[in-house]
Amino acid sequence: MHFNHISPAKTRAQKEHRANHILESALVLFVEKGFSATRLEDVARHAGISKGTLYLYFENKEALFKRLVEEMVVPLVQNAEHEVNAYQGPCNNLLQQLILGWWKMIGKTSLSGLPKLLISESGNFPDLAEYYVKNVVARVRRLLTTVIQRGIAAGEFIECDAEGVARVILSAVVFPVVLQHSLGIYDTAFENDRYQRAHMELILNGMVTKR
Amino acid sequence: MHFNHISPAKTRAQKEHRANHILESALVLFVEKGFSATRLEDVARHAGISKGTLYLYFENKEALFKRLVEEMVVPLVQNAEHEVNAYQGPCNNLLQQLILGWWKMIGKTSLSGLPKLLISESGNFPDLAEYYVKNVVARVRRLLTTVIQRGIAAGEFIECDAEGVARVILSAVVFPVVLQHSLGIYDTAFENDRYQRAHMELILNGMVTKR
Amino acid sequence: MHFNHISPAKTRAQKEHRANHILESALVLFVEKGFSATRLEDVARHAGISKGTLYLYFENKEALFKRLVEEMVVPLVQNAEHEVNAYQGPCNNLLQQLILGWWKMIGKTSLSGLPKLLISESGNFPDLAEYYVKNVVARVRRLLTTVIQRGIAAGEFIECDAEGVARVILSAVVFPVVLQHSLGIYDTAFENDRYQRAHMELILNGMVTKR
Amino acid sequence: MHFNHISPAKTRAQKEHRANHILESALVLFVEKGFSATRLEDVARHAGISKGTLYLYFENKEALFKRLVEEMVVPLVQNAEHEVNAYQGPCNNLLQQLILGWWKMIGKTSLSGLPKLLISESGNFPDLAEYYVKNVVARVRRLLTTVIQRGIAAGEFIECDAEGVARVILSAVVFPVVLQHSLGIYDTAFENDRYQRAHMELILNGMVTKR
DNA sequence: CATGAATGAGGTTTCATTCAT
DNA sequence: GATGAATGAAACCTCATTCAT
Repeated sequence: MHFNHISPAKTRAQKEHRANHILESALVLFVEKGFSATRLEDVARHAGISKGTLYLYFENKEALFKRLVEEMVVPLVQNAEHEVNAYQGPCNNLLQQLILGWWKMIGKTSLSGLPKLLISESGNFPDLAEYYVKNVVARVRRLLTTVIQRGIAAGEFIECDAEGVARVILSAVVFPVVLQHSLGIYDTAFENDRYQRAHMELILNGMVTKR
Repeated sequence: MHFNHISPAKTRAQKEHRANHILESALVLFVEKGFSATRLEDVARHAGISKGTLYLYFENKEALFKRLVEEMVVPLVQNAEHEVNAYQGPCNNLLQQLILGWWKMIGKTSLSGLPKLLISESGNFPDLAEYYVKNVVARVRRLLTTVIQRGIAAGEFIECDAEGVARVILSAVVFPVVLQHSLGIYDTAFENDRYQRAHMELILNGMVTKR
Repeated sequence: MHFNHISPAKTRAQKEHRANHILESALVLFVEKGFSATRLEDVARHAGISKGTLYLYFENKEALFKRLVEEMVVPLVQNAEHEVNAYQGPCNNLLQQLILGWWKMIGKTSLSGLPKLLISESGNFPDLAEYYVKNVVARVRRLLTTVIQRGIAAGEFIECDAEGVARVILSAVVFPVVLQHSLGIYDTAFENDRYQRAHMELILNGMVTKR
Repeated sequence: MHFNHISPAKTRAQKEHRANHILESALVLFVEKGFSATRLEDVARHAGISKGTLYLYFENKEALFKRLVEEMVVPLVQNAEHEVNAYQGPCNNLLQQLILGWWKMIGKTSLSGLPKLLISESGNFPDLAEYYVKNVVARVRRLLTTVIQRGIAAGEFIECDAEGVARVILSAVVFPVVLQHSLGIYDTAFENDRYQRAHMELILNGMVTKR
């Protein structure tokens, strides 16, 4: 009774933690089966709680999904932006660093399922899709475009359609992660490093033999 | 009712035609909302028939989905393979021709939704995903790899990881089509030709300035 | 096939009929157990249909309830109004006629449960309560007030607070019907005619001995 | 925690007091929403305690409801009975006194919701309804019948159906209180005193003009 | 053949009740 | 004693599938 103020603090942290745990479980299952085909009972079981407990943390199934997207990616985008702003040095290094960062922060973590999930569900959640495009997709693309423009200005890169190139590069970076959570499972394995190496070499030097 | 016995052939053809019509409707809606979230009633309404009639043409919802995938793409892959086998001339032309063909046969038709659909639903239809990977993805990739290897052998392309490069190129070709049917709707428009031009220039010449 | 135009007409009538049948069942159970405590499955069983069928006729439980109220009483009020307007003759006869009509049209039919139901549920359905007050309660009260005022003007009734008296009379008429569907079941029976006779004599002559 | 062993008496009284507080809250909400639609969490919040604490005072939701009815009215009935037995004087005064008492003890206190509540829930709680009819409704009616009979014997009231008249009077007294907690909220206001005056005048003198 | 009313299994959501703190 | 997080039974509601017309 005397130190009651401790309990709510502890509870608050626990509550936060529990909510994150549920979000992780939801992410895994939503990515695997899609939003509609995922039963809340499965999410609960996966999180080790009961069906009813879910509703102590999230208003309903849709709210659970929205929190998933809104709370898990934006911080990472901000990180990348800071990194680019602070960077001094050759742009191809920066480019490579960003791509590696993508794999480290997203591609190899549980977040890697999010792009696939958003692609799958955008038709049913237009608001969320718009939010994601605005706060993630567009920002990342702008970032990459900036880097390329900086490289052109520095004479490091040839004069090219910076945004077009940024889009091409992003496709080649994001798509494998999307496949990883979908058709990739049924395909022959292909080493990630090898893919990344081929990608970097291709975009830096092209494939045509120089005369 | 009176002259039904006269035209079994016509009936057969009509049946085929009707089935295709339903498949088209199903494709549109499955792509938009996903398999699970699409109600058969909506498919029926979209096809201009009644709910019950669907079952005269397809055993059940799942069968409808499977037929969709099995009947609509494989022929196109075969076409591409024939084209490559018959081709004589510089490989970068062939490459460009294949990419243009992709846009013409898939990217700009209703089939363009299929890759998005399969990515979304692979978790719930492993058999189908496997079938698609084996009969479409892997075959197209092999085809592209062959073209690149042919270019290398001809001294037209530099020595590179042919399969790796093929995968990178495919990502950059398929991903925009996937986006078109998902997040793309909520993004700023970007002209397709411009994207393709940036793509071709990038993979042919790279972006680094030649010393 | 030739007389297809019959089928939809027949269907329309059947549909109407079926909907009314469901409303009757819902009325019985809502009156007995209340809205919240009545399970739709019970309504369905009582109506001899399945749970799902309910939803072909009513959007949801609440809509079912609202239709119940909106479609089943207002016509009766209009009837009474016409009757009063058309009446020529002594007002105490008219009064008696109205009270008898109440018993015949409401008190002894399945509609008799509605007042009890609305009293019970008004807290949870304010809109509906307001609708009922406006379109039923207030109109009937106004009607009765008019009759009394007419009687006063004709020298038939003493000068009195017409609206107040109307409210008193209505209480004594409606309350027994409400009890009939609630506590009345557990009370000793009391003949309706006897109640009505006591009521008429009381309001006409009072209970005090004349000097 | 330290001196708990000293004041069991105080604790006993506090417990009693707390229980009554909970009962008051339950009464308010049960009347407003009905038993089924009232959540125990709301009762708890209204009483300023936690959900779990309720169960320290009442076995379950049903027990809470039953105690509500059993403990809050019977004493009032006994009071009225004593009053009638002790009374000496003209019966119309006694009648008026009883009706005024009804308004003072019930109609204007939180108990006024009980009749509405019992009417609403009698279908789901037959035992309770029976108890209430036996210990409240029937006793009050018998009391009123007695008064009327006494008035007739004294030559104060005309020869009439005493029980029938008692029932009519009770309807007109109880119904407004029931309305007050239901449809009344949505109706135009009508002054209570005015209603009571109209009521008394009507039952004493009737509405027909004396020749 | 074609229809769409009917079904009921299965999903989402609520809430009375329990119990560790 | 008091709490409120956790539970799971039971309610509402949806929709794939069937079948009489």
